[in-house]
Amino acid sequence: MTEKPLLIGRLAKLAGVKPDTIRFYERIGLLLKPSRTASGYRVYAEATLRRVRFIRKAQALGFSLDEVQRILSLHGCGSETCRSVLAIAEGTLAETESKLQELERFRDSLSRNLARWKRAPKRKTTLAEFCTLIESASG
Amino acid sequence: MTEKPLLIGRLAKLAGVKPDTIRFYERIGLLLKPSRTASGYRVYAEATLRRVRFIRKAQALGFSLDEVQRILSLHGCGSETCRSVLAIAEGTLAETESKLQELERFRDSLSRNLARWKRAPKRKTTLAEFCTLIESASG
DNA sequence: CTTGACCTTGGACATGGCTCCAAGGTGTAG
DNA sequence: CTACACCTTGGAGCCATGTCCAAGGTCAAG
Repeated sequence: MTEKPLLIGRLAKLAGVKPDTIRFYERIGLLLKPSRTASGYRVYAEATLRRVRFIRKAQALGFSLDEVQRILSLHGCGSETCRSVLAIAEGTLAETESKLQELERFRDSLSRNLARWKRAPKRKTTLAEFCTLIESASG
Repeated sequence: MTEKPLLIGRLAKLAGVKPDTIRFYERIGLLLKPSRTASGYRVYAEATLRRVRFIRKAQALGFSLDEVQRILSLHGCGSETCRSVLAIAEGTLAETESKLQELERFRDSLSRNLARWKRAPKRKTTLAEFCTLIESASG
């Protein structure tokens, strides 16, 4: 008895997106064209679910679909490709690090200011202090 | 002798954006309507430069213009507003923390895998391992 | 007074990333 | 056999975030 096939609707639901989104990803080449049933329904492998989830996660982390595509476009793996895997991974790592640092600085000044406001909830200067936060985060 | 006025072109250049972007921000209410010269040129205060820089920084950190607007929309500061400053700031902080954590997890698994690949540059399993990275980052 | 760099406006266009729609085929439960 | 939920396609529409354009006004330098 064969498993019941993973069709687009179930895939979408499992991945937390809409079927249209899956088709859209296929159109732009982010997902490979899946096999089809005799009647033309798309049938997906488990791996596709992981892939879609990864795409969404990467997006949430601030990567564009283009960047995700670069990261994921690693088919066939000669030593040439291995080098490029490493290059892409290293580039991604560097980007990630720098995003991380900025985000940390922002969080720190935000949380410092928040603590200060809570200790001394002055009515009058809050706006000015918020501006200070803004500036400090923008430094 | 009055300072020479900060017009849109100079503001834009100083902030690293185009004049059109400044006008766009004004249209959507992200910047207040500036004063004008007799002939209708927009004249900006220094503070606007800081504000634009903040907007860009916040965007780079992954906040949408809508979110930036919520953060910045704090005019008038009665105690009511103070509470909302705190609420917004706390919300922003929470969002930032969670972004930060995801990004950290991603960076960590990326860098672990990178190190592993470098130590043992096998030809055959790289793609599979990359998939593993993907999955681990997606967990 | 001319030239050239700047400014104004309203509106069109672009890109990324979906999201929806209409018209129709498929498949299964009752 | 009928209902109903699901699938197909191509194409249109939508939101965010700009970006460009044309026609015209302003202003300082030469």
